[in-house]
Amino acid sequence: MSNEQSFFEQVYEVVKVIPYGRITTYGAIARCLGASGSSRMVGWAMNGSHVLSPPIPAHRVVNRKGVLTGKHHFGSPDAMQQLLESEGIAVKDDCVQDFDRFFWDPAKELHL
DNA sequence: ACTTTGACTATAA
DNA sequence: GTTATAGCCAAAG
Repeated sequence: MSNEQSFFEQVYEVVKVIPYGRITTYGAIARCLGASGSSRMVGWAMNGSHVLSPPIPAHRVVNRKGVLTGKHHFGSPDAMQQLLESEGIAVKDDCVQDFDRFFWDPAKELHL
């Protein structure tokens, strides 16, 4: 079996394991994959997340400031915020409130 | 094989 | 406090 998953697939795996009501950052995911600094690649990987089956909870991934930077990539610009609020995460002005409280670090929770 | 990009992050002005 | 720029790296064109 080939475990040669591309960087994108590795990102998908991490995002898929994000627990309900939790969020993480692009840098944290990249860092968890040993590619700290490739935070942009994480976001770009999400660019193809909508073609996955099933799609990954990209709405749980925000930038380092807790800002919904990629909300425009969803079906609707408010879809991301609606999803986060639906999970109990307060979002105000495209920014996650208590971001540090909902932050989920894959490098710590994940046993890689 | 080269250029451009991109849902980031950090620092400088 | 806000805006600009640089550094970063892998995939798509």
